[in-house]
Amino acid sequence: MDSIVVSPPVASRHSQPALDVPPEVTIGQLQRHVLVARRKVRAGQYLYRSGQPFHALYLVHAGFLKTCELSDDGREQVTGFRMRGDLLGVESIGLAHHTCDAVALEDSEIWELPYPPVLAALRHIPELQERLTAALAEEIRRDRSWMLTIGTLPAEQRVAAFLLDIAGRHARLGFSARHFILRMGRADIASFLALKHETVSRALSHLERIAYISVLRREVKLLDVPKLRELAGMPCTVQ
Amino acid sequence: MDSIVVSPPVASRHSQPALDVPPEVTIGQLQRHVLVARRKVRAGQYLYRSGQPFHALYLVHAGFLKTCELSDDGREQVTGFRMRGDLLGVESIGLAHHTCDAVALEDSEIWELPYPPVLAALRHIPELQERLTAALAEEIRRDRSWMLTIGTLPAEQRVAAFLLDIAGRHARLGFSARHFILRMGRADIASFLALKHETVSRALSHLERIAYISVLRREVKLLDVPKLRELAGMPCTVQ
DNA sequence: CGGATCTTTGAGCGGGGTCAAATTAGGTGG
DNA sequence: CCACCTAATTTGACCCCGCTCAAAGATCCG
Repeated sequence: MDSIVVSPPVASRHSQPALDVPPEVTIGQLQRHVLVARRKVRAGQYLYRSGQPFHALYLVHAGFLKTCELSDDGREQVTGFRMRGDLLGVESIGLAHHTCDAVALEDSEIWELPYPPVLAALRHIPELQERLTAALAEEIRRDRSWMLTIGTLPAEQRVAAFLLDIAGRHARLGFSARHFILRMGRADIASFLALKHETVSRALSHLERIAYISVLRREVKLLDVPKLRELAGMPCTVQ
Repeated sequence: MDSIVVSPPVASRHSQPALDVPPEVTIGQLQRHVLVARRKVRAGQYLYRSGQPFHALYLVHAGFLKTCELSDDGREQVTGFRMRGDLLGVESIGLAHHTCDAVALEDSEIWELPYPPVLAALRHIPELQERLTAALAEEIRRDRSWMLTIGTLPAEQRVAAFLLDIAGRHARLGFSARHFILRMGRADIASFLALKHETVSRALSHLERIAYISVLRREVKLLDVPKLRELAGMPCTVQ
C-alpha cells in the first residue's frame, strides 16, 4: 500500500473530483481530523497480533515491518512488507479482532489512528472515504499481482520481481533504487515468494554470478535493471 | 466476496452501529438508490477485460465467473471464482481502467451498478460506504488466505482446500455442500492453485482412491469432510 | 570469547512439471 | 440422430527444479 504517503498538508478541495486527486493527497490528512498516537515498535516486536482486538489503523512513519498470515495448524506465510507511508490493519476493517500479525523488522515509528475517530472523520469527509476505498482496492491489486508472480514464475524470476518491487518502493520514498539494504532475512523473502530460504539464497547467488546484481548478505545493488525486468516478466523498459 | 449477498430489503437504521450489521445487510441495498442494469453474459464471454474503462461494479445475480490477472508478457493467473452474491470490479476502484478480466464460466446474469451513481449513494449513506469498505477488507483477507494455502500446502492439500471452499460457498447459497458440479475446468482450478492441470487431475483421482471424495469429470461428492479438512490444514471439525 | 542466528553451498531426492497418448464428452452440421 | 471434430480429462513415463538434509562460514550479540 505504498501509494499512501504521509504528505505535507495540501489544500484540500472537497469540491474537486476525488478520483483525480493524486495519490499523495491521502490518508495523511487524517492526522488533522483524528488524534494520532505515535508509537515506537522495536525490531522483532509485534505491532499487532492475530486475535487481538482491532481498534486502530496504523500508518508506518519510519521503519520496516512484515505482515504474516497464520493458520490454525501453525503454518505461516509472509503476506507483505510495509514501509514508510504504508497503511496497516486495513484487512481487519469490519472485524472485532485482527486476523494477521504485523511484526517490526527494524525499530519503527508508527502512527496509530484509532478506528472510531477515523470512522467519524470518514463520514464527514467523503473524499477521505473515497481515498481509503481506493487504497483498499490498490491493496487487492497488489496482492493479485503477487499471486500472478508466484503462480506463473519460477524461483529466480520471483526473486528478481521481488528485488524490483523493493527497488521501486525505495525510489518512491526518495531513496536509491539501485542500491539498498534488505531489512528482512532470506527466510522472510522465501515465505513471501512461496519458496525455501536456501532457494532464495541460491537465486541471489546466481543473479550475482550472471552480473544482474551484486549481493553481500543484506546489501543489494542492481547492476542490470532492464535484464532483471525482462527476467521478472516486465518487458517495458520505460517505467 | 461471498459475504455480500443480495438480500431482501431490510429496514436501514443509519443510526445503528454499522459494524454490527450482519453481512446480509449490504450492497444489495444499492439497488434502491442506484439504477441497476441487468446484464446477461454467456459462457465464455467477458464481463469486462483488462484495459477497458471502469464505469461500474457488478453483482453476480446468477451464474459463475472467474477473474484473471494477466501480465504484459502473456502470463495468466486465475485469481478467483465468483458466484451469486459476489461483487466484481472492486479491484478497479480508483482507476480509470480495469486491470483484470472477468469471464463467465456459464451463462450468467449480472447486475451492473454504474459507478458514479454508486459513489453518490455512498456519500449519502455512510452505512453503505462502511459495508463496501468492509467488503473490500474481506476480499483482502480472502486473497491472503489463499496466499497462505498456496505458499504452505502441497498440491493435493491445496485441491482439498479448494473443494472445501467451493462446498462452503455452495452451502451459504443454500445448495448442497456435499455434492456439487464444478463450473470450471481442471486448467482453471490449476491456475488458481498455482499448479498444472495434470496435477489437479491426479490429486482428484487420488482423493477418490482414498475415498475422501468421489469425482466424475465435473461432478464432485465429498465423502469424508473431516478428513478433507484435516488434509487442508483446517483442524477444527466444527465450522 | 562463545553462542545463537543468518547465510551460503553441496549432495541427493522427490513432488510436481513436461511430454505424450488414450479416452471421453460435447458441440455442430449434415 | 449420427458422424465428425474439437476440447477436456485422465493416465503413464520421464525428468528437473526446488526441497531436504547437512555442514561450513559469517555476523552479531552478550
